[in-house]
Amino acid sequence: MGESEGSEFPPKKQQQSETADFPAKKLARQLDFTQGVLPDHPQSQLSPVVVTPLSAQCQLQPHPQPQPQVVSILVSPQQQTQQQPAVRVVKPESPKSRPRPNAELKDGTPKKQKQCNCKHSRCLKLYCECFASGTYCDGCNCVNCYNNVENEAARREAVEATLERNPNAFRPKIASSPHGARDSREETGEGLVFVKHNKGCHCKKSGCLKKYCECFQANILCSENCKCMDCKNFEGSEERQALFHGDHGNNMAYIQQAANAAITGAIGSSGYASLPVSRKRKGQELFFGKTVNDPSSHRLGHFQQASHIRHAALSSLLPSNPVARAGNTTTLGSSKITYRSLLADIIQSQDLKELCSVLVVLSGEVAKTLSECGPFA
DNA sequence: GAGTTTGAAACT
DNA sequence: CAGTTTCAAACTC
Repeated sequence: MGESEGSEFPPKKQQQSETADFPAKKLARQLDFTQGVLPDHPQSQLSPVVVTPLSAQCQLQPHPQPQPQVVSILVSPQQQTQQQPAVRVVKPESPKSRPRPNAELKDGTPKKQKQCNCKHSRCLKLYCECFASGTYCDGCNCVNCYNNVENEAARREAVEATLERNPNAFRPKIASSPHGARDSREETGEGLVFVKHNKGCHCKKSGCLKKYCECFQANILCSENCKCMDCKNFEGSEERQALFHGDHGNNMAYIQQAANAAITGAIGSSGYASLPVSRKRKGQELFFGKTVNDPSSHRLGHFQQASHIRHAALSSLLPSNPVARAGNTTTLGSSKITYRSLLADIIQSQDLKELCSVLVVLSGEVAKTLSECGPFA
């Protein structure tokens, strides 16, 4: 389309001298750096960092934050009263808050805060990991960065614009399920946290087994929220287990190779975009007499998957649970692989008891913390 | 390190 | 809301 310079770009951006070298295109919802409040909320008296009836430990830390991150973002009073009484966003280890490989030591130990490499977004869009996570850029490799204290006004505008598009933009994508809705689980070194992606992913080609997939990146299973195609990121998935199970568990090269093999094989055998669900779930859908292209079938598949996830997640806590194995071997059909919990070789019954105790205590602590920080669900 | 692929975000 | 474009991370070579 014709992107004649100057015509569609609001002249008001001239206020910021650094914008001179910013690509004068796109950004149809261009930020107005000259104003401090949203037009929609002229009454809002927003301070640069609005925060939130939060307790002391919930204060904004521009950079860096320990995890869980505590992020404050701008919201209008209207939004505050509507659905986000507390603007604070406690991020679990969301995909975009985890240190990337280049931010780690060779042994995988996180060394420093993630650093973005934005070039065209001024770090004022959700493309920017720093901005998305509610933090200022600090030591990043970005170009023409506005996500810093010096450009707080612009940043504030961007936050408002982003919130205008999506009031949940700065809320954690990966949410735990504190009310018992255990749709997935995050396998951490410390234990299991039942979480799922709020919006769900929309992956098409990655099989949800690469870090392109936000669910996979967050180390969680895809859920009924996802609209992904040919998903292999579900409990009991052969391909997924190939990534995490066995002696190759720490071999990233093997993991990636296995993922590629799984993805390539899936595409090669069933064709790209053939099925929105995996072979396992295809079998389930056939069992239910649903057609693949039926959108409701897709949803059903995910719903069934989610149900399976819940079952399997709980089953995984019981390494020798015969139901878990029988169920999976059945659904896997002709597969020679017998499903075993990923933790089967790790957790002993005594460990399980201890784990349950820890979880009980932890849930109490979480509930306490949530009550202190205010509701944000 | 350059180029490609991928999918979320932004935009139309 | 669906389709397209933009963007930056992930990935490959």
